[in-house]
Amino acid sequence: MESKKTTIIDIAKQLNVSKSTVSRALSDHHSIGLRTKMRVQQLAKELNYEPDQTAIFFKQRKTYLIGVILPTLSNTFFASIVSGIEDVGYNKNYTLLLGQSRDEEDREKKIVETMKDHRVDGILISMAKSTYNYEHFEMLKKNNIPTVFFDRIPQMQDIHFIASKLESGMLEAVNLLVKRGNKLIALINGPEKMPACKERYEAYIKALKQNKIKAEEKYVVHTDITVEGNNAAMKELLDLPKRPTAVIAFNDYVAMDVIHYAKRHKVKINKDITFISFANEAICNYMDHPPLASIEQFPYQQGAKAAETLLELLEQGSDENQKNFRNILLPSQLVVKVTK
Amino acid sequence: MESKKTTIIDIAKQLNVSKSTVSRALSDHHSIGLRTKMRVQQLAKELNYEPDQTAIFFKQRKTYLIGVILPTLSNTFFASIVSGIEDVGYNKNYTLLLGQSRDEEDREKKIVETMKDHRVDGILISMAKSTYNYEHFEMLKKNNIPTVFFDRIPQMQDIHFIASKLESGMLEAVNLLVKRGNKLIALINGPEKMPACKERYEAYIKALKQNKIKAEEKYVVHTDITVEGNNAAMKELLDLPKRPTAVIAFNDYVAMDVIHYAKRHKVKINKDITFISFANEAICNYMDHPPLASIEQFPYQQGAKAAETLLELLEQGSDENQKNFRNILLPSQLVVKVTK
DNA sequence: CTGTTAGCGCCTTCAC
DNA sequence: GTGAAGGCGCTAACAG
Repeated sequence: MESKKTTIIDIAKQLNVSKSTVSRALSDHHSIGLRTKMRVQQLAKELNYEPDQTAIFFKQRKTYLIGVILPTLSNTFFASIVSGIEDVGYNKNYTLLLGQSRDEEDREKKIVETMKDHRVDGILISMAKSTYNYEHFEMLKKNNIPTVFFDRIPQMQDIHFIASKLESGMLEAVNLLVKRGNKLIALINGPEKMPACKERYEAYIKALKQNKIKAEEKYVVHTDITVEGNNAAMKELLDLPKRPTAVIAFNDYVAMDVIHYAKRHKVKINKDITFISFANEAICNYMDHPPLASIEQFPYQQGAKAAETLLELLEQGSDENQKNFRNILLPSQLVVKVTK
Repeated sequence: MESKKTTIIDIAKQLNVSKSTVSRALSDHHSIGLRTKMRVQQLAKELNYEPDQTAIFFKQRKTYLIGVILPTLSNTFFASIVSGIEDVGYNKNYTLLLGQSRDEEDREKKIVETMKDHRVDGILISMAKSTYNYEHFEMLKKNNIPTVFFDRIPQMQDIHFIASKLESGMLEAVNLLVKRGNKLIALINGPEKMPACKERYEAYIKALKQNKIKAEEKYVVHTDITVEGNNAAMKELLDLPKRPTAVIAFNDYVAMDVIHYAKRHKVKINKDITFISFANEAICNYMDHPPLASIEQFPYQQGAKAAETLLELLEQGSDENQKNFRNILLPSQLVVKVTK
């Protein structure tokens, strides 16, 4: 049983050459004699030599680590994003350092700290829904750590981000609903402070306007994206003197909860009330009463794009990171799930 | 804009002390004068000093990185496991290096390689379903990298592992089915080479025997856990001259597919055929026709236990890793989902 | 109490 | 073509 790992020094000694020679031979440096090169490489194999990456990382000031911070993996939307990121990184030898904020600001901050300590080459973040203070993001900027935000973007100036453009999907959704005869279209939105919430709201208003429907505030309700919150939001709508005939939900999880709730309250899904939501999660396909349609946000592509963007930042000089801020919006697309 | 990060040397120079003094002062070493300690710590703060962990890791031969390798995050079972691992690691300052094998042996191997290169302190693995060759696991042993397997365990001697003991859950399941009058109980099992598959099979046979039901081979079918495979398996059962009155599925995803399939073929769920499966995934709760019951495998706890076990290995001497192999089986438990 | 010295494993000028 | 020496940032054994 080998007690220690072999290093270039071991090889150098056994071959009576200098460690520099070994180093060069191992990396196929041109100015090394074929003979010595062979001898070194051969012995290296015999001794089961393996370069100590931590030493190399240390010296090159590069870790090949990408920090990924997101609220939770239990949401398959984020799981897909991770896959997109991983696949892009995989080909360029980057590995993912993962941290779930659990939607808690403190945790998010600690994770950011940890990632900085680990000297990750860059960071990809989707913000916790409870994060209002951005000092940890500012810190990343100050430390010149390339950072790309995705999906849940902070309202800051001068940042790189990728998100999906919900407006087009929302418009398609409303158009479809109107075409099917709906006039009272409600929106169950997320926490008011989330930018994604604001975006949905504005897209919703705009889409209504394009369809010449006047928006009424009481048809816009909010949930904190917990089961209770979702139920409460649906209750609010059902309690309205005039119930909406269609509901657009913040995402599929919310939709599943509110559909569940509505069914328990004798609502005929997609007949009495038609549902449409965001994310187009696969699990909806297993439901007997899925929403009529869902707005696909292409999480895998979003993750991939975020990773690509970060890698570009890494390739260019470190000073460039603070210029030419990438603000990328990927299109979203309505997917009709119930065809009959 | 600070061009370079400050190091202990910068501090040492400015204070006219040696870098060792700075190093000690920073880590609150007892043998440092209060005065100098204060001065150092103060200046460190002013200069925005932050220790370079990569240097420390490099020197201490410790990275505080735990490699986590699993088939896919899109299965929420694994996502929960990750959370369990993360939470345990979080308190002891370990961070997760994540890799998804996508159930591909080659990928799994490359990921193992990468993690070794990154000098992770230890590794947690759930095997890809296609992995038959264990040389990468042997390599980990040879390199003395503490490794704990979870859920999908290779059939190797002398390894540490955590899994859930399916036998008890399976027995509960069969008991329940028998109590409800079922005699023809089928099993839709996973890929035959998976140990977890063998375990289910044996538990199934045993449970039938305890209920004095004789097992018939044709009521045991297999799926490769793809949608097509699941459907094919269900078709096999439905095509039987005498259809089973109950089906135990490999896991909830399989159950959802086969229930979906059965419904399309006019089977009344949990009436004509009663379904029970494994994992107790939350999404089942959104189905109109979930399986009658599901066997909870406590993934979060499994992840946590795996992480705890690994951390114990890390704390003890590195030689000890190859002794006292931990083989831990956590209990499973039947959860009845349809109460009426 | 504090300074000196010697690495950790590797890469990289600069000489020969 | 090869060797010697220095250094990345930090810790720790050994002196004083």
